[in-house]
Amino acid sequence: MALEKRYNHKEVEAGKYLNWKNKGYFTAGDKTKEKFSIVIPPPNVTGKLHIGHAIDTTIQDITCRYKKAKGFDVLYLPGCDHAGIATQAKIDAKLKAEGTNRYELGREKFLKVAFEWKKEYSEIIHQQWEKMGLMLDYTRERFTLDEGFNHAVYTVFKTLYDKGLIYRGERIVNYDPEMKTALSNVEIVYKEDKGNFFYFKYRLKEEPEKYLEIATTRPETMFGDTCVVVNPNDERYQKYIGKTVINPANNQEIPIIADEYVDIEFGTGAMKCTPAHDPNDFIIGKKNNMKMPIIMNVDGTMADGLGKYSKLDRFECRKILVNDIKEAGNLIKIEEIKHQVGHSERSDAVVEPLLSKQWFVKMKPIAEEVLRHQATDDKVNFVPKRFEKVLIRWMEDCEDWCISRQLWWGHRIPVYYSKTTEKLLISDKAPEDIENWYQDEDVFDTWFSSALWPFATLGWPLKTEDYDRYFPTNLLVTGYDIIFFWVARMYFQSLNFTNKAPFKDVLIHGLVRDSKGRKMSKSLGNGVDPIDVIEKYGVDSLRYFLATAASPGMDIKYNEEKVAVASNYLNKIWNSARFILMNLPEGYKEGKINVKTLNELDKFILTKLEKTINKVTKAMDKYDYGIASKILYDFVYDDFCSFYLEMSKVTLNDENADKKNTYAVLLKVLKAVLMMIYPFSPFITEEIYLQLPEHLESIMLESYPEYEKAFIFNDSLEKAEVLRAIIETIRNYKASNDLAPNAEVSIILNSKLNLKTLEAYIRRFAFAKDVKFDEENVDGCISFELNKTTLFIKNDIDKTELLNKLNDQKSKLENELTRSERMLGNPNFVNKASKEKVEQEKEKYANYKAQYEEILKKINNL
RNA sequence: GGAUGCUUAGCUCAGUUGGGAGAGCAUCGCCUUUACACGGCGGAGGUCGUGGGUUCGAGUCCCUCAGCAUCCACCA
Repeated sequence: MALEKRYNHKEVEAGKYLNWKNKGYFTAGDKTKEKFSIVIPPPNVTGKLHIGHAIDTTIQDITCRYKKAKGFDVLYLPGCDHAGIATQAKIDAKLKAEGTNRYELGREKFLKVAFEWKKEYSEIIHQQWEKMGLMLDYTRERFTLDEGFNHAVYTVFKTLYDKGLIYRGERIVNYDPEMKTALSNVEIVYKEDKGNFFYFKYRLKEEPEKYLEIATTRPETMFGDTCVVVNPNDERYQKYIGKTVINPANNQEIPIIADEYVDIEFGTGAMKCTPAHDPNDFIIGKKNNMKMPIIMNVDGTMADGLGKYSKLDRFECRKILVNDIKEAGNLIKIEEIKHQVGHSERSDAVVEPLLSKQWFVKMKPIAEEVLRHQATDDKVNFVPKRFEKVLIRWMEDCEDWCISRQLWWGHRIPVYYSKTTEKLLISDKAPEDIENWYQDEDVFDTWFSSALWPFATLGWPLKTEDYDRYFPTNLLVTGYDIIFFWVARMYFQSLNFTNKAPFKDVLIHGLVRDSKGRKMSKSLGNGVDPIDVIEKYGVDSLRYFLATAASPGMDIKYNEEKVAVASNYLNKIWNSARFILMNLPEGYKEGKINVKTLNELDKFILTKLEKTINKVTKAMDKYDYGIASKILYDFVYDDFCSFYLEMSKVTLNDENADKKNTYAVLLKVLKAVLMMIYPFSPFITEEIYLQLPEHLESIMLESYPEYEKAFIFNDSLEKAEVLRAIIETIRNYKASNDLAPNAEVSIILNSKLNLKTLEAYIRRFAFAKDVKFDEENVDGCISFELNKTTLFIKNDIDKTELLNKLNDQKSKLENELTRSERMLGNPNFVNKASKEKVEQEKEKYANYKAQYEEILKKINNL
């Protein structure tokens, strides 16, 4: 006896993954089969994986294992992302803790540290993939900074530049003063902060007693004011247009100009314009050809030339400046407000809009191409569908993408500037006369390289076998939170460079939240470590939970109870296998099912099994893993364990019975159940599979069960369902009459079906000492109407209780009859509903009517 | 301000084209039946957020309102 009473996840999981990996089961390449390819969303090498990765990779792995079992050549391609800003933030913090920083170290040494860091965390990530059981093809593993990838990034940059889709320009960008780098729009997180609205007097130069009231939330930028702007249609201010005011921050004279951009209704209707420090002001400044003084350094301190304010931190400067203006009598009031303030996603620093020279991707033509493609039949199919709108909306109004970052960890921008002329050179190698050039100091935005992931990992721009075979990929699985970060960018880069969408389907899943529905975060300390869950319940249970706890695209709340439920379910399967294996004779060899000699119950379970296979397969093909698992769950508990296994004991315990078919059926059903649960929970199923009398080297080589019409026996199904109803009715009768479950009863069965073949089952499970068929004398019996069958139970209960029961049934039937009469009496229903429906209803009615009359008779008899 | 989603049993959530409301947990009763007491058997519990509409028929389709959540844009 190999299986223990309770399945032990640690023993079951031990050693299996390495065995699979070493045997090469994860390696794609069988060209006789149709391919199915999927790339892992490369995790950042910043730390260990969290439960978000766990749900993402679980869904991917379920899909891959299912497809492999269905006969596909599956490629599940692994890899990591260098994650420029995220990783550099961590390394910077580490250096700081060691009392140094990247500038002290210098670029070369910093990169050495960074690569060591990458090595360390990539090892952790590998261990976690192993724990999760992912069938990743490690022979094809990639990293976004490996050599081939660098070449891909270079090729993309050069090509886009040559096409005029990349340009270098001075624009307002979102600047992170902590990381000292530019950011793209999507790397900003807006949070509601308390702030102040400061109202100042901008006095007229000619008439200092008069002033314009100007409000700002960022007074420190006033050093960069170049004018005051009012709407030309604003009657209050028309007379001031063209006059000069004094900037209360630095007493400079600045003009009042008119621009329709200003909203008359908003605030005081007059605004200061600081073109180098605000995106809207920048537009006005550019339109009016203004100077654009930069008054802040990239680290958030005030620029030189501002007297005592220079070198002050921006927030410190704000305080002092406001106080100084107040003392000069130019502060009107301070209003407390709540407003949304942009923070850097990585460093959490308040983002500063800053004029600077950066590289940009021109988004408009690119976005249009995506929108055009998405309107064709080749479009990317989003599951659930509604997430397509998220992509489209973003594509419709996206701004140019700032791709340069003032960081060191990443792909260095392959541009050399001439020291003497305006010329620039794009090359992935240093020019021979390097003394005349200097290289761009910046690196690319991480997403600039991750956008190439689905094709660069397969060898592009080289013409490789893998690229030809596995691109475009079939599926991308990811959370809705990174649709625009990543999905959109892969889409347009792929269209640009391969003329194809990078994937056929995109399966979007939700976020895993804590048990109260809050986002998991470090600051709340409410994160769930998947490794802890695996330790306690096993990875099979965790995977089952993650894949089935929600419908597609919906967030799930982490619920330990449900993980435990999954574990109990797996234990149920474990024990059903144990039961079957312990009943097989010594040295049993798998036999064939002889359809001619199958008994009714065998036919029943085979029929149910085939129907289940059919439904489960359909759901799996639609990535409806919640539905697929639910169908299987119901089959396993209700049909297989609670009913068929119990019934099979009749045959198994009968010394004279021919058990060949039952053995074969038990094994067939068990194997099919194992295969259907296997993609969700591969370890326990492998363990059981290898105990079967006949098996391949691993469940990973086994095929998914196919629907076989030859095993559909609807007659037996009907009879078995009646049998189930008989047993349930008798049990129910006993329970509601305070009879022990094993109290013996005598019954009579009058049926249009031939139930005699089921007598043994009835005797055993209803504890019926006396079973008679088709008896006319039913005196003293209570009757129950079942499908085509009347069940009579010899009643020993006193009459009043019996009468109550009969009256109960009578009123239920009366309700049914009125309902049915109303329907059938409704000409609309009779004429418009489908014929089948009407027929069904008529049949029901006749049935109810007959039952009703029976009951009336009995009540009268009493 | 714009968009999307959610509202179903005490709790957490399923419910695939409209054809008599489901699961798990919790709860109540019974059961030492040799696969499983992390089990088995049986029960109780819902006017499917509000108000309308379409339909013979609506948890399911359309409109209204309310509450909650998320995303986007946020304005000096």
